[in-house]
Amino acid sequence: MNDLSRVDPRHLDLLRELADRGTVTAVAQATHRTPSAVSQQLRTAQRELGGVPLVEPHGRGLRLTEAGRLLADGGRELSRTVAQVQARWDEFMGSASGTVRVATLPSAATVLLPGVLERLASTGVKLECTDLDIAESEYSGMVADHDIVIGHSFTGPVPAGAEHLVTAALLREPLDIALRAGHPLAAKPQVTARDLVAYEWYGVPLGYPFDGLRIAVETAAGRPVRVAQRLRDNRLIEALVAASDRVAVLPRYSTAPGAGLMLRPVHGMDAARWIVAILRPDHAERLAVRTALEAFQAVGREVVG
Amino acid sequence: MNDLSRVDPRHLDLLRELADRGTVTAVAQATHRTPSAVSQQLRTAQRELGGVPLVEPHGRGLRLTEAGRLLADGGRELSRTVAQVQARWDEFMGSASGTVRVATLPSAATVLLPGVLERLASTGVKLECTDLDIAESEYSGMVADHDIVIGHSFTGPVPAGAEHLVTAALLREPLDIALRAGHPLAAKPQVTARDLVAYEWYGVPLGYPFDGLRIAVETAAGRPVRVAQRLRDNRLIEALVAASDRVAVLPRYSTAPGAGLMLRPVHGMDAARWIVAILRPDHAERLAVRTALEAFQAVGREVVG
DNA sequence: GCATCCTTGTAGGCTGGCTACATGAATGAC
DNA sequence: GTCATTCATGTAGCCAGCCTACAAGGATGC
Repeated sequence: MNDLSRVDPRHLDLLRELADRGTVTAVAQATHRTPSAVSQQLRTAQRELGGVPLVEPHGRGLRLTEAGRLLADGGRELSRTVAQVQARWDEFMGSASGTVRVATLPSAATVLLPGVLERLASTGVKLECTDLDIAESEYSGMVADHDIVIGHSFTGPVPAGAEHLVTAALLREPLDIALRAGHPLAAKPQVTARDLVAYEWYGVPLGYPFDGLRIAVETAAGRPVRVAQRLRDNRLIEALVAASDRVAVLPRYSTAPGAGLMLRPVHGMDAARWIVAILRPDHAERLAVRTALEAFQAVGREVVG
Repeated sequence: MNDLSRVDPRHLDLLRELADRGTVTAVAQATHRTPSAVSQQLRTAQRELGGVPLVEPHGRGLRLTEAGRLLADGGRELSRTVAQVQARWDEFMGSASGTVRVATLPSAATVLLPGVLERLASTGVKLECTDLDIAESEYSGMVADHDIVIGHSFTGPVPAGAEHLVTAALLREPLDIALRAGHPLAAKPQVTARDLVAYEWYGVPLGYPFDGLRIAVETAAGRPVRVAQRLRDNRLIEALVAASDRVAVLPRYSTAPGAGLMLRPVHGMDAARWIVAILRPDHAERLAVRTALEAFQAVGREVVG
């Protein structure tokens, strides 16, 4: 019985992939095969493991059984081990070379990427960057196809939904109030909630995390503010703020200084977002990835310091 | 460059096997293939890793280069990880079942095997035992084809030549002096070096570890003893000792009590051998193997206690 | 009820990895 | 020095495993 259920690295890897991506079709795409091929692999894996069901139908797709999850977890450890060996090999070959795939929030990239690219220019590490607006819940999806995902978290340095993932805080970025140069409030080094409710705001769509500071201001001042527009793009908001007396919430470091704009902290409020890097444990082992991550962290420290 | 040298679990496993067994032919035998097939695998591994030589000719055979050793070490970790997953799977399937291959020193088996077999009778674990006279230097060779190798060590609980191996001390077995019942020295609870040099000895061939006690006795007494015969088999020595006034060194627990024979410790000397189990790390992960090892350890404690 | 999205099954093709056999190099006995 | 032995390796050819292409069937949501 024991001899009939021999665990095979290939099958562990398949189940890990399935656990990460959720559907046979997604796995097939990621591994450059047809769904049929993946389905057949799954069937042989099940057969070789003594016929215990590893997946079960669920809706249109399928999900892992407990047995399947067990093996998928094993697959995670396995790929981590292989990646460690790969890292040592790369090191031995004297090369932190290779391409690191980065997916990043545009605003975080504004702050960090220039410095990171400069630091990596002298190494063999190449970055392949994609900028995406990533919701906090989508991080675990992105890490399947990118080595480093740069996102933000408003609850703390560890974002939600990162159970199996490696996370690294890069930067704690305070949220400030943006004012045009020459704005009546610009004379004060800090603004208060009471100051702010006197002006109209440019906000973000309801439910967007930046909105938390607006709500905090309303709570502190005891009355709501008037939101003129609800917009997403920070550069657009900057332009609008610079052209009126309206105010907006903007992150401190990602907002271009000058250009007729000033930032002021809100007195007594310590609102901030954490810029974090999220990685799959196996990807995190690669030497090139570690090098890139260290560059991001170093630049993050520079920005704060 | 990095993309051209991707580490593959299959190749790591091959190199680990080669590191363990030393020759392509031995690997081929162990994996039920022809040497040609193994040689080809080796070549493709080398090609896929960027053409760096992993092996180099050495005498009639070949040996690993530094690069090869690096990857072989990685292969060890890999097989350990896979074995851990396999163990969890077995556990999940509710079975500590399977066959455990044991190679053991006959004298150690005499003491331990009866109890171990009894303990394992109620489980699904089967033992497949081989008895071999194993020199301390051959342990690492034996573990390739056996899950548990029982050997002895005279230097301490960890035998020499077990760098990559898991070891477990089962039993510290004192070395005593065997006398026939009714022997002049049998009246004393302990014998001294001075007592012993008065009698002829049955010894072991020069260089055999038991000879250490004889040498210690000679040193303590200040003069050599006369060795009548140099023999290997303990049962034979027992029979000869029982039939004369000659004495011999025999291990305390593995020597059958009664039958006209008595054992006496040598005063002031604490000679002993360690009965140890030696395992390959990956084999040590298997649930059935762990169960069997625990049985050996428990019986060892019983014998001493 | 229809369009969509998913998985699964079948038939057939391709290729990677194997065997069989031959060759060549290093070693050690005589 | 010669010869037998013991390794590794190269070549040709075979076969199983894995993949694709295509079709079909179940679940979901408008």
